[in-house]
Amino acid sequence: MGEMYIRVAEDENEEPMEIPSEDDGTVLLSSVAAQFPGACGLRYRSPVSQCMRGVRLVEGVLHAPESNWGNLVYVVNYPKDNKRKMEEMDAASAVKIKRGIQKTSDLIVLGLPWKTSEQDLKDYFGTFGEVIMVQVKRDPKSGNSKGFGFVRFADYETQVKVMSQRHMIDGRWCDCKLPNSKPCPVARWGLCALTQPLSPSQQGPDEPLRSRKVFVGRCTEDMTAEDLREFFMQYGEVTDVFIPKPFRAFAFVTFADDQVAQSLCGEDLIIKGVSVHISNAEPKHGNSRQMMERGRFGGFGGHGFSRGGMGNSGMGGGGSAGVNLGALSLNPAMMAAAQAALQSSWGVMGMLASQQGQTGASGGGASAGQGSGPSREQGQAFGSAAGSAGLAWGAASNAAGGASGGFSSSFGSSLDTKSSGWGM
DNA sequence: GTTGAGCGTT
Repeated sequence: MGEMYIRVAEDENEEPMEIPSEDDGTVLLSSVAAQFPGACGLRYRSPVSQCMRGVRLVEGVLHAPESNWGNLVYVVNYPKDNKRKMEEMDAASAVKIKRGIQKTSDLIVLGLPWKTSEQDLKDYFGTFGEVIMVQVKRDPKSGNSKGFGFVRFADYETQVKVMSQRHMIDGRWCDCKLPNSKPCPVARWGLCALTQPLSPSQQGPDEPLRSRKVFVGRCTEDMTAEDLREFFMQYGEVTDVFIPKPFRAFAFVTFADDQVAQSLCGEDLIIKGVSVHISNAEPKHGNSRQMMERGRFGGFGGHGFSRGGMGNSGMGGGGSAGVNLGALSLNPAMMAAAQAALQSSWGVMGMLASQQGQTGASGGGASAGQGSGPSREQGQAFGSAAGSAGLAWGAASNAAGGASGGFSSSFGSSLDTKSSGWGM
């Protein structure tokens, strides 16, 4: 039985495509997948039973029913009942959805005793839930602890719980908070919804927003290019890994697909046990306009804003990215986000709760509300923050550039109120 | 070798 073609379609009444068979009359699944990415099998309607029947698949080889493909039209199977093409659920949306629901962040642990080790941290926080990363920040020269560190949990519920109380670690009270480098949940929430419609189109000639290259911050010296390549492969094809020499604690990873790169921006990923931060790779020789924007808003990973300023990874990466989007077309939806926040009696915590609600019935909402002291204050502070954010966003839609400053300052200050009432 | 509010070796 020589080479022939079988007719394959995405749907019974769509126009079929001819897929070549092998010499032995079988058809390789890979041949099907070459035309229908994501395909995992074939089915067909049996002329006798009128039912759909699966095509036998053994180790990537599709076998003809009754050893004869006949003139039937075979229909592509996709994983999980996905009748749609897999690519419609592109990597970018997948990560963004993931961001919306689970998404734990690194927490900064303040007030650690000098003697506390990473093992101590792991032991202590392990009593709350699964710990996936701990760090104690030390002076590289002396090796002495700087008295703070970071921790990351597997589950968001654990994170909420840990943030809601103080911690007695090795004889000192410690606080766990969202680091300043983290976006405030409001902006994150809004922008999450906002960036989505924009992402597929808007491909300017050399638009920095759509770079295929990401900046990987907080790398450690033991991360090799191979390590990075292997790690990032899970998100998409990696076309380049660049690690500056001598060691500078960052790297660049380039993907074949810009959407993959963009989808990772703002993420904190754990590689070899350390939390690295992904952001937009700035162009090597920034032009003057970008320099201006960076000057005004500060490096977004920087500490110019107390909390949740424009240093917002939810904006898809670098400060300039946020500014551009904000000035152009994000504002109406920003308003919507702010209004949504205002309508909820729980303010932002309400929004958080509803996000969490998708993962489990008793998700973040319940645990966030129950905490006695700090979490209540947090809820209130967030509520007021949403208020000022709404105003500032309104202003931002009228005046493009400068208003963003107003946004972050009013926003930041209302949150500062929270942190000052919190610590003690 | 000290210290005690902060913010992660772009």
